[in-house]
Amino acid sequence: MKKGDHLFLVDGSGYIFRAYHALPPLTRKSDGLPVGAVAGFCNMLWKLLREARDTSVRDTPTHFAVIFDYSSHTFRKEIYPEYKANRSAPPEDLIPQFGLIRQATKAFNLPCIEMNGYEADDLIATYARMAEEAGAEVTIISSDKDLMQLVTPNVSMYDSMKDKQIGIPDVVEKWGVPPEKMIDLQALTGDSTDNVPGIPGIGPKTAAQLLEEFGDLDTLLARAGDIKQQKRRENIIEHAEQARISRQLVTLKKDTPVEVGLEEFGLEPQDGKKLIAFLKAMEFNALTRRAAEATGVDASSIAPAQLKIEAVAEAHGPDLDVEAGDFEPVEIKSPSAVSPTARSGMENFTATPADLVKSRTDEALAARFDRSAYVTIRDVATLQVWIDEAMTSGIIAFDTETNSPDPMQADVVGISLATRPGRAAYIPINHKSGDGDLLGGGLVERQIPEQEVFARLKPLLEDRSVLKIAHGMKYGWLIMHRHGIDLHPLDDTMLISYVLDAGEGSHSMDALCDRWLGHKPMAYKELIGSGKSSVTFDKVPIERAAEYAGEDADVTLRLWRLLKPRLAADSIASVYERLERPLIPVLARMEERGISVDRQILSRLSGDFAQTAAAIEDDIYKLAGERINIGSPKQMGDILFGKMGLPGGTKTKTGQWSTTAQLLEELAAEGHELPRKIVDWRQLTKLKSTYTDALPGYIHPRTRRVHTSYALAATSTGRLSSSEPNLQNIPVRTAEGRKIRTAFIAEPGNKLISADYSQIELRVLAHVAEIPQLTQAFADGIDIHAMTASEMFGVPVKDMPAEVRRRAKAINFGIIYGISAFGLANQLSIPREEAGQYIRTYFERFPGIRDYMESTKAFARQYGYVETIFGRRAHYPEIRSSNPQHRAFNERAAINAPIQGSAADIIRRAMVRMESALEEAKLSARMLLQVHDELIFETAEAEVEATIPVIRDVMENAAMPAVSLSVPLKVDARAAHNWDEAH
DNA sequence: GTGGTCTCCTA
DNA sequence: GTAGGAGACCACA
Repeated sequence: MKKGDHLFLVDGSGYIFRAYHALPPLTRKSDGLPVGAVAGFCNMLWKLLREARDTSVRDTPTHFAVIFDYSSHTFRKEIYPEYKANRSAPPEDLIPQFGLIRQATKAFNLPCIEMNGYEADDLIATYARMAEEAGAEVTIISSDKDLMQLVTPNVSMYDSMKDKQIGIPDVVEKWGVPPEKMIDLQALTGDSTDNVPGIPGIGPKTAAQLLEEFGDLDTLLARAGDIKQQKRRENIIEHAEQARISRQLVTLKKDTPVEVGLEEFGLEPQDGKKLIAFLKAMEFNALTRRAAEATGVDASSIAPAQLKIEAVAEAHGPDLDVEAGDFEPVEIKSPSAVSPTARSGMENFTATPADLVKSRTDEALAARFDRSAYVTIRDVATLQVWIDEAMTSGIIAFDTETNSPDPMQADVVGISLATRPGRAAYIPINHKSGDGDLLGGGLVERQIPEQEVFARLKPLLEDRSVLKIAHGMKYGWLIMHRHGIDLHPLDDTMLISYVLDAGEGSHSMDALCDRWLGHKPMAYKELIGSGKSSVTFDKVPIERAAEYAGEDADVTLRLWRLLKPRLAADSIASVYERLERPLIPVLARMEERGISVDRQILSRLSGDFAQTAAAIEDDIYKLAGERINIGSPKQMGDILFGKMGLPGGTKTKTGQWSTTAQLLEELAAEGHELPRKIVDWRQLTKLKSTYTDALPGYIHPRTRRVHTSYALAATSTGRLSSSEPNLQNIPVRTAEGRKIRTAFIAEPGNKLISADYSQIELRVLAHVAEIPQLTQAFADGIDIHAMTASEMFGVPVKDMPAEVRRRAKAINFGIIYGISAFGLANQLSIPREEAGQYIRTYFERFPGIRDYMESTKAFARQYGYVETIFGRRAHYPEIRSSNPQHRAFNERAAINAPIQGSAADIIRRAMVRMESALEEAKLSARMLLQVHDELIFETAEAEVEATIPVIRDVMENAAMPAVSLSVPLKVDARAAHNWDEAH
């Protein structure tokens, strides 16, 4: 480097944080990867480099480098351990951008400089000095005041966001001192963001005034006694040493032993292919175009880069090795063979997981578990040490141990924590001595009182800068909420696993631990025993409980370290961020609210059902000629098809007579009396045992309401499931069954509102398969099954026979289910040949549907998964099975999953937005239940009219803005005192 | 007591 | 033909 050269030094790390907060959030269109800061960074580089070729602009670079922080562990920590100790974890949607910005730097063919143990600022200071000594000009691209001490006549700064040059006069104007006194000024004022102490009570104005008067810090400290203001004098004398340490901290190191010399920074020509490959991968279309124009490269001939998206040191602390992944541009041989979307580059994407994931997998498998190392916290002082540790690290995994799997009933027995792999603790709270009398024995000694534990934990668990991690967070959230704690922000390893691997097996902690960490954790059963001899967790000895619970927290933390980076690497972070994580508190509140169920109505119905069933029972014994067990399909089949010799009997796969309702109905239609009676008896006993007898047992003793439990990670498609009790299968089909719904009621003065999507799955099908007739029919609001019938059979929609419409309806459902001639024939009770003919006719009329089904199958075969319109994946690892039946089953499931799953995603989006929408409209409606395409609310009677339009609006627009559907969504909503009338 | 099978309730 | 949960029966331990 020589006189006349001009070195540009970009403060990359500073830029990331500033851009993140200053620029509007932006995500990659195809998958929601957050890229706002990356976009700002690329635009800035583009602008700086474009001007480099523009000779009319004076300040053009000849040399260029982008400088990054390497890790949070630097020599300043040795001087002052608290330095930057207050820094919180970066926001979740910033983390993947650290790595991306390094890759952007490489894509622009610029040196990417970082160095272990030093901050970016020290490298910048060193390079600026070297360049200035060589006679060159330097421009530092940053507006950070920490760098202003470097400004000289030859070194200036440039604020790229405000497009403002910062020279000596600008520093004086802003801070009241010249650049060379900035160090002393900062030593006096300190810096709260970096935890530099300074002197209390002295801000920039006072500091500038003092330096003006005394000249420099040393003189000031030496003559502090001369200061007139008493308080200020005392402060300066008392904190003089603190100011000296602060000066050491803010002084940038100009002699960093840099490994890369200035000669390496000479500006190289742009590598158009590499730059375009990166910009295309980011989906920065405007910039891609401009880059193509400027470099003369045909953008369509370059494949989007297959990026390794990594979180780096700023996000995870000093223990993680950092390397920004590099890539080589790939030219497309026949551009037409590649789909225009960014997903075209996926083939290798799934086959080469990010190095970070690889290294973390290796790390996880190599790690050992040592249960004896876990700490038992039995006093407040120790508890506070762990809380402080978590506050500092910004991350904590926890697990709650209770005496019941029902979070609405459970008492907390203990809480375990983990702050890093292998470092875990257990707080016993309510352990009881097991050998007590019938009352169960007293509280074990030396446990911190429950109230004290929660009071201490509350500030940590509610701190925005500390990420709380649990496996199955909804349970923990509910437990904490019952203790007045609003848990946030949070991560759930079960849901991360679910988003990554739905369809690839269990997401239980034990299974994931075995699969990913190669370790079988202590079994719960081993601890509490089984059957009669089992005990509740509060009877487990604290020593054993600590090992078990500590391990759970430890495992959770390790799984998080391993799985979380895969979200970005697999580019489905937005599914987790928008469809899973925000739903945790929403569902938890729904469960907590419960729904009112009228015990009297159910009890009366039980009596009615029992009476009718008993009468039928007598008839059956007479018809059968013996008192067999009607509830036993085995015995019933022997009577019907053996003893009585009825025709049409088929065997199940275990060789027993099949006695399904459908078969019995057919026999009944032929005039056989017994099958009819059996069907009626089964219906009544089913309603009685599953609903009217079982539901009252779920009424909570305190709330007097029924609280179901929703599973977020139970289905392969993205649907929720409901259990204990399952409120997603309350009868509706028959008049008898519907009576059960009248027992689900609103509180006095309130109404239930039921709002359900009309034909949402067929609408999704019309959208994804792009079927013009379907899209048009939905736009026009026509009866979709009648339209289908009309297209297929040539019958006019007006005065269509019910049977014709019924068949079309069955076919429409069949399509959604991945139709087969066998299944359709079964459904319609017609010959398989006839069903096959229907399907052929359907495909002739709607060829787009066959194309959709074929391409979905092909996609699933190639990648092993399919995707919803929001990017959720459902995996079908066995779709390549050599067993034709098995394979066909997987194909049908793969065809169904994008449709069912997209509908599930839509209602999830509606649910995530619903509470704030109601709140904004100042409405008090509470969301209680979800039944796949229906939401149930309870609200004050007076607000019903105002509430329905708000609910409808949120639901009908739930896909926007992520996806603009080609068909409108329609929601029907009604209010009534009970669920039957509201539906 | 546990687990598999059959049946039936929902979207 | 898709996705679930649950009760009853029954063979096995």
